[in-house]
Amino acid sequence: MELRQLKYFLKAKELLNFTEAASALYISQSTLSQQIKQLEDELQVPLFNRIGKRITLTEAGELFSVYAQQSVNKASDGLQLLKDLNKLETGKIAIGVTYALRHVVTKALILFSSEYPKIQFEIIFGTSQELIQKLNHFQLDVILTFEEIASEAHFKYLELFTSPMALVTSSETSLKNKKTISLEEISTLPLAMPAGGFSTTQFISKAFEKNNLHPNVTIEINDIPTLLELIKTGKWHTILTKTTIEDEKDLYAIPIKGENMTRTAMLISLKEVYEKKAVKAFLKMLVENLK
Amino acid sequence: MELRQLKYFLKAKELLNFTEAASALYISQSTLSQQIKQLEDELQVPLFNRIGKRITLTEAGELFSVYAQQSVNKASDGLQLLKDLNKLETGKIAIGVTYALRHVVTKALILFSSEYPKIQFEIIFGTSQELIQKLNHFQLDVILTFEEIASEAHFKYLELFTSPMALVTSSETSLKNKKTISLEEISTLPLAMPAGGFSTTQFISKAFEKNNLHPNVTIEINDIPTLLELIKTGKWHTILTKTTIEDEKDLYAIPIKGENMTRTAMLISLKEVYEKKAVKAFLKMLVENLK
DNA sequence: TTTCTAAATCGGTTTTGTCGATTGATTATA
DNA sequence: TATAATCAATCGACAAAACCGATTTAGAAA
Repeated sequence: MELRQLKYFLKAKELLNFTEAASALYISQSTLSQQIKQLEDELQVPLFNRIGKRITLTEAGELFSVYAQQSVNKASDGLQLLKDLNKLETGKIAIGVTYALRHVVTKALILFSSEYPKIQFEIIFGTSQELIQKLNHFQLDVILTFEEIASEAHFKYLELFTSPMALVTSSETSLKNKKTISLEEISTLPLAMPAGGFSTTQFISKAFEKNNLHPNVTIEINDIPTLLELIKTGKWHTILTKTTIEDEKDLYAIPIKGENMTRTAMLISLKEVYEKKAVKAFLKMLVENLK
Repeated sequence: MELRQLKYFLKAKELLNFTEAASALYISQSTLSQQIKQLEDELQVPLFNRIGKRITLTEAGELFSVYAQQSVNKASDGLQLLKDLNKLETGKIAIGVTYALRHVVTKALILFSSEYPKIQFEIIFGTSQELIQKLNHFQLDVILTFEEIASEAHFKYLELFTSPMALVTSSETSLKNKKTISLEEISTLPLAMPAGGFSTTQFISKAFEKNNLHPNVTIEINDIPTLLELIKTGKWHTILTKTTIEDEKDLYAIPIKGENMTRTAMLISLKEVYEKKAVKAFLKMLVENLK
């Protein structure tokens, strides 16, 4: 049993397809087949069921995969530890962000990179669900998003700040004199909204439902920059957290009246995984930069 | 980085001597040197300091060894899990026992083996310290001993029963009419005692000290069966937990007066290590057999 | 100094991981 | 129903690497 074989096995488990797994591992399908077989021989139990040309995990494979993953993780944690030891001269930080919190990351990123220019970054934008899935697959070190309803036991949470939900309009708006606005008033306006996958959209549509209101949504779109372009024309309005347009000069945000009309930004990471020194330093800088 | 290399590294760390480590691993010293070097190259940091012809761990090696050990453990836990899955048809149980609790293990062993004849056993007798060291090196699954003063965080403890400290004499003794006996009376008798390494001896000599008594110890010996042979001659007495001579017909135990003159037998095992199904079954049978 | 010991290094052998091509068997398609 | 496409297993050949014994290097002991 070698780490190489465990990695092969885990990739095959993930994709449930030897050909694709082999390709993802940059080895031939023949090699993967042989190595899996060799592992099974050593363990004296099949890890995959071969049903025709399809494969599924056996019970043994399912149980074993937990330990295989942990073994692989511990080894890579050890490797990471040594890299960190090297005074942040190396290392990679993978962060997932919901678009609304874009400016929080970019500000910290610029600051951090000037102090530690050798640290690599991978910034992934996506919906909360997408990011959480990636976090669970060890593809991200940390994600920055709004609070989730279901808090999971294997996650660490750190609250950052709260931001009010707001009606977002063009700067040349007739609503400019308003300090706040009600959901009722909003339901009379033409709206362009982020698509259903975005947690903010889910959040706000529940609020409308509760108050028996039917908003006038004429556009749904899954790209926020494009959405903002549309809003700037003045023909539509949208609803976002205020923090989303922090750096947008041509847009104007009017907080929405009512309780629970705020969202909490938080950092989410995995418990019981070695936290990279570079990530720790970056998050520290990020948090301090908020003040 | 492969598990093979991690195992090599850990053995070298343990012995701090490449030649001996290689021999323990049944490989040549040349191979070990090369594999360690290769690992160091990959990690881009030396794991050992080469001070002359002596080696010591570097800080990096010290830190890395924790993860290396965990990685190796997780893999072998996974392997063990699969063996267990095989309905206790295979597997090995390694138990450490202090001699005093010999009969507890032997009784359970006989019972268990008739139900699961294919399970292998390794029974190691030793002092508490020796056994605990072996437990920490993953050479034992569980140990059966009396309570330790310092309870460690990475151990699981399960209390079994208490047994009084007792003066042990030959069955043909003039003391036979006594129901209990005081430390003072004992200090007048000729004693043969287990050697200083045994926790019972440490326990009882502290009790004598507290009461300003000086026992008349004429023999110290580090083998309990031999000690018992001597006691049977009637020329000496000794002090042991009553349970030690449970199966000895030629010996007689008189409980010692005073508070805290009992000891608690317990099972100790490692937390956060996969518990073998066979071990679990054996311990269950052992505990139920006490009732 | 000489002797001894332990790690590093060198060259050669064996093992094993890998590949491409092929086979056999199942699923999808015309 | 026949045909094409797909996927895992297998085979033989090759290259990589793990391994060994012998030798070198150098610190420690006598």
